[in-house]
Amino acid sequence: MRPEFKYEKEIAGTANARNRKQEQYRKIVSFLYETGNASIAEIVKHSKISQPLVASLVDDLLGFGVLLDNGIGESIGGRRPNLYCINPAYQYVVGVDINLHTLTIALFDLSNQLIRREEYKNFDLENSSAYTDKLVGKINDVLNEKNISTSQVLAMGLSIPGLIDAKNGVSFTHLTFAEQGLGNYLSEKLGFSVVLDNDARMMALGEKAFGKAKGKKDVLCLNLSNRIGLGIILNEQLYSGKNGFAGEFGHILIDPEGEQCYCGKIGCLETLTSGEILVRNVNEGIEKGQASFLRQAKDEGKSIDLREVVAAINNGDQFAIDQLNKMSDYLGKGLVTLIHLLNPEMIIIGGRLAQTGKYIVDPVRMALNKYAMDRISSETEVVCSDLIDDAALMGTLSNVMKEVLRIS
Amino acid sequence: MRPEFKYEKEIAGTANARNRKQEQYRKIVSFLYETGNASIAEIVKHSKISQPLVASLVDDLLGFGVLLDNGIGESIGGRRPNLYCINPAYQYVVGVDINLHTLTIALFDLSNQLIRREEYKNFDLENSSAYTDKLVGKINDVLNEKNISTSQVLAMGLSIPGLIDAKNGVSFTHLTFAEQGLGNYLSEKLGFSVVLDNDARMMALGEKAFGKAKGKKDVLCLNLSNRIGLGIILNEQLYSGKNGFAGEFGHILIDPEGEQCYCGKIGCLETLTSGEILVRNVNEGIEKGQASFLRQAKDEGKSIDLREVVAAINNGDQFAIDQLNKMSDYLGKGLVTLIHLLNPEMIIIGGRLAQTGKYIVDPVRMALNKYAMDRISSETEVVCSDLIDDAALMGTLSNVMKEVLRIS
DNA sequence: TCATCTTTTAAAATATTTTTTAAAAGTATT
DNA sequence: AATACTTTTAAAAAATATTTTAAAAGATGA
Repeated sequence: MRPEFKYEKEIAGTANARNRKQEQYRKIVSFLYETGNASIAEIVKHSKISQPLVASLVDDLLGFGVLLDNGIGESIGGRRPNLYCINPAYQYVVGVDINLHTLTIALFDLSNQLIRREEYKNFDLENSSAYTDKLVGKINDVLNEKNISTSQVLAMGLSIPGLIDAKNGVSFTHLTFAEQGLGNYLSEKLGFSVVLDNDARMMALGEKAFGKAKGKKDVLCLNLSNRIGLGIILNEQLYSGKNGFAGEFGHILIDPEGEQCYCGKIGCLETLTSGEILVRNVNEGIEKGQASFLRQAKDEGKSIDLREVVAAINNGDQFAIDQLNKMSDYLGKGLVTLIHLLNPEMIIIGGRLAQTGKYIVDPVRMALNKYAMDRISSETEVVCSDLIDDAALMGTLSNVMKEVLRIS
Repeated sequence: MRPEFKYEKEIAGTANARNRKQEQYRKIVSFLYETGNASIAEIVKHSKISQPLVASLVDDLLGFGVLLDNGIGESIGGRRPNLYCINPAYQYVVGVDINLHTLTIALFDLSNQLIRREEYKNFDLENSSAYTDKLVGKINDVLNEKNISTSQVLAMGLSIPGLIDAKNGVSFTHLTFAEQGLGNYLSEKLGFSVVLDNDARMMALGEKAFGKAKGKKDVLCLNLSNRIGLGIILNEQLYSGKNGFAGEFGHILIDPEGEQCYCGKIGCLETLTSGEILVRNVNEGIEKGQASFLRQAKDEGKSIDLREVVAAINNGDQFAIDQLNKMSDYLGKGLVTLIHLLNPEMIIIGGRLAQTGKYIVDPVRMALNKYAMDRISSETEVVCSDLIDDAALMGTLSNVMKEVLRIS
């Protein structure tokens, strides 16, 4: 059950004519979604539909309640134009971000406003209908609370870790129990379409639509938390590879003489760079007597996790910063390979480690200076995400809009 | 001067209507180019233009001489359909492949038939108008010989090594003297449009349109000759990166403890794998007394180059094969990185070393088994190109058709 | 072998879209 | 404040495409 943009009930005429009209409606709505606000004349220019026809289509959409009159704009030398915008409350989009231990549900209106955001910690992911039942319950709670019926939901976007066949809405790693595929399964339970994809890719989409990748053509989005994920945007599009396996950046070869990775191979990037490795190295150092802010917690028998290490770094803990620097050098080596192969405009660092800001960006940049061909690497910006924890969630919204409105 | 698909003289009406008609003509011609042969009914199905209109447009195109009646097709249960095809001799495409020491000029008709192919050895590339004057002369010779006027040339495609801004037709590495950009410069001299791009990318386009990448979505095309080039097809499209630098596969890091590369960095793939390295290693071995078919030539004071090494390998020379095996292992390591990042459907080995066939494919596959995650690498086929020396040339044809007919 | 069913093409009727023309509502300038 | 100039919108006229209907040509099966 893929989402569609349709007003079938309202339109008469033959099949072909209806389709054409639908396409014209979609063009107009999608343009208004992107610009927020436009006059008839601007729509004409963009849509290449004639002015009288645009006027009549906009009229229809006003009648349906899809569009709103948005006052009168500034003139540039003549009659002041009437402006139109999408009715933000005409429909809503549900965004769901499933993580191993945390569930986040968001509700967006058609002006991309976050109406509601609910985060459920210790909502442990398990492969059972019990889990999806709870999930569906939580989603319905959010909708009920805002008094939104299923027919008012344009579609739901879902971000989930692991292997995904996005086209058919099938998850191979988690929630695999549903025979018809996770997307269809949830869709049936919920009563509206569900669009899903892998978390790293959703983060990339989020950055492309609402973050620092906006307007960029070729961007790589790193998800640096306990492990390493990579979402790839090439030629303005999300790239997934033949089977949706693209982006296994954590398992490219960095050190042929290195340790064995959990994947079985020797010297993968993830044996040298990841939140887990950082935490391990910090713990080992402290056990060996290294001075650090984290010593006290350790002495109290608390286990130190990534959250604490990041906090220590941001508090200027020299030892933790040293460990991050070491790690970032390897990360830089890995990124050099990406840059040489893909010549991206920008690399965005996201995930928990992005919260260290300059503490990770600066050593990565240093590593690029050292290991990359300058001609190529000087074309690539390296920045931290500013979407904090919401990149994937925003990505689900963008994914829904892409499907429904076929935004570029 | 970008190529356009136009029959302006023949069409009346207002600007907008003319444009629409042009677009409809283009749709039909492009469909016939791809299928070779189709009935009105098939065009209707594909173009989503109504049957009476398609009939009238095809009529126009027959009148212009663009299309030909191609007899009557097989019925599938009713009246036998009239078939139409592009008039192969309506226009021609010139394809030019510039290499450092060799120039190849080809002439194609609109059915992709190679009408003429001229190869000029020792046609050394130099950055001067003298070179382009000679080039233009050779092209005109070929056209004159076949009695083809400039107006009968749809456009010319050009493949050239080095850095290229394909969009604006500017070459940054070779033939940089022309102020208006190489494409425009040649265009003015020749009297028809010129479309140009980098040689590795043209090889990839050639494979996509006419070689083993046909119908595939994500394919990597290696150009293995003296150096290493990589042409990348992702989501069915050629990928160039932000500045057209994408595909610097030869300079990804393989061995942090390795030799210094000519690019300045340590341990690049090209310090371990390339035609040059293979030739060097073979020569060194023979100097040290290694038995080989190549010993005789060496003793006679002839310098052994890549062509000879490839021949020796194909004759079963054990030493040369050993050296190739060693090299292929490194190449495999590099390809693992590509596979993990991009999850391609297929990797095509082209260039001079592709002529060793199984001698290179088998050890590369072995290396993939060893170094790559099976789940991902088992999805990727590794094959040798079967376009021999013409991949880039065929790519220029495809590039022209892409520009003019906007083939998928 | 004839009647029925398909598919393809053509022509007439209908519907839609665009172009043209003009009016309305502003701005800028003298 | 009046005039000239723009831009935006609306309505009528013209052009264009689509649907419907029908005819032509061949396939299939009793």
